[in-house]
Amino acid sequence: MQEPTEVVGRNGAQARVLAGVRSAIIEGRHAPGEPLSELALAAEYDVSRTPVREALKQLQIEGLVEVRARVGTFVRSPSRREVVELFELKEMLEGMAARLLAARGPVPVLDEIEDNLERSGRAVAQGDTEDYARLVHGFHELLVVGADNSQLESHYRTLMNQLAYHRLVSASLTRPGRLGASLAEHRNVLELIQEKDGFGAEFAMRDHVRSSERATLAADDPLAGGTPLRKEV
Amino acid sequence: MQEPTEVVGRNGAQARVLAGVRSAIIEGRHAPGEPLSELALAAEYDVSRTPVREALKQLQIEGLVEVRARVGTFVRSPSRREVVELFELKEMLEGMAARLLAARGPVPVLDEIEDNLERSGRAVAQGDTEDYARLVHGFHELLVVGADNSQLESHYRTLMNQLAYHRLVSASLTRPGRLGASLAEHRNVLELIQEKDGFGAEFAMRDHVRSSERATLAADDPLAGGTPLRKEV
DNA sequence: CGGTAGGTTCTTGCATGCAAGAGAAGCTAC
DNA sequence: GTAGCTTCTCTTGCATGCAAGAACCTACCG
Repeated sequence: MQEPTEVVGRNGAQARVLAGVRSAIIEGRHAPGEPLSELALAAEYDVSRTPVREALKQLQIEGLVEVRARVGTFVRSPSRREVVELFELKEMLEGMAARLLAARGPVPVLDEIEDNLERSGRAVAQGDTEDYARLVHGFHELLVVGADNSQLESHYRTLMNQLAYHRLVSASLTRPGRLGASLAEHRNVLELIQEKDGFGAEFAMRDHVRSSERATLAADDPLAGGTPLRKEV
Repeated sequence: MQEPTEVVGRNGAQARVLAGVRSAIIEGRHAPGEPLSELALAAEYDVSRTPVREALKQLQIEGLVEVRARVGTFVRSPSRREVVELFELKEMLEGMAARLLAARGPVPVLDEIEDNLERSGRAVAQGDTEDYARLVHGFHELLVVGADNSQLESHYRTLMNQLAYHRLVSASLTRPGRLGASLAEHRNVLELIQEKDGFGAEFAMRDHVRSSERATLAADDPLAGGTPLRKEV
């Protein structure tokens, strides 16, 4: 997505490594449990161990890797329990976003959401699951950004990175009937926001997140009995 | 609070620096805006710059310090807007905690909360504001821990560190009548939890957080017209 | 053939040296 | 006296070297 020759302003090396490794983990190019040697990453990004260490430290705080002292650094995947906990948080944060957005009144982002839902309708009509998954991601993103609360946005992004959410969602959307139901829920949320019904929007959103969670966990469950999420596609 | 000679298991140096600097910032021993030289901290903790850098990096992610490349590292204090945003998040997270705790049914932590409220009652009767402030902190802590959601707990702690919350609360409790009202709200929340009324508990808690927030911001407002929170005591 | 002890190699944790840049202080010219 | 420029110092960013420890592999013994 980005030109590798792009010059990052201040701390170039560390930021470059951070972005690279993070996206590699989220997109599944590094499998859960896989060891990430500082030395190997340093060679890969053509920098010394120092910026690699700092990038890995940040990823550790974000919950994406686990550093065991004098043993190694490993790609971390949340346990089943953590996934449930993260979904519970996600429900609250997105509900909050819907409520805050409703309270803001008419703002341009509402038009973007409306446009998103129109395109989502076309994707559902054509049965284009992949395109719809992208649009779903966009819908939630617009909602959170539109809430205009940078702290919420920050915590939310950390959460979503841990969940590797888009991969989970893609799986859940393959379930028959889920597409249409999902779209109807989205439309309901937007309607309540436009009516400035903050609490209505919050709870509609929370219900939607719970439904989506159930579909996601159900889609994931039969395949893997134990802990492994983020299976290979 | 801790013996400085205590040996930390794995990465001793960094953990020691991290804990020391973080508590120093939260407790106000480092004023907002104050520069934190890596070299000076290294000398103070008798380590090299490396573990200091890693500790500061973590504090940067937590929002407690700001690192400007090739300029310096400074103690960060949230802007007024950020404080409002953080309170909005706090409201959701604590409401969530109350709901989750109610759903757990009778667990030992409920007895601890009951004990906390009894002692709070005595503190209010005696007008011991300082003791009550500690008990308030304990109440909220018990609630969040009792919710048994480690992700919630983690995000909540980050939040509270950024707010330097206990200092703000102490200020708000000096307002006449706030002590009694606060205690009554706490009792109401516990009652609803004991009745397993999850949503009732959630909203009682959210109301309580909003009241507390209003009292806090009101107590802080007249003193500082602009941005500075965390005034010296 | 199995188990144990030793060594070897890999890992991260920490210390240190160098370089680039920002900012302040002082000097010079007007 | 003041504005502008130069220089100097202090900061963090990055590279590298060393050390401690963990895990694995191997050889040896029962």
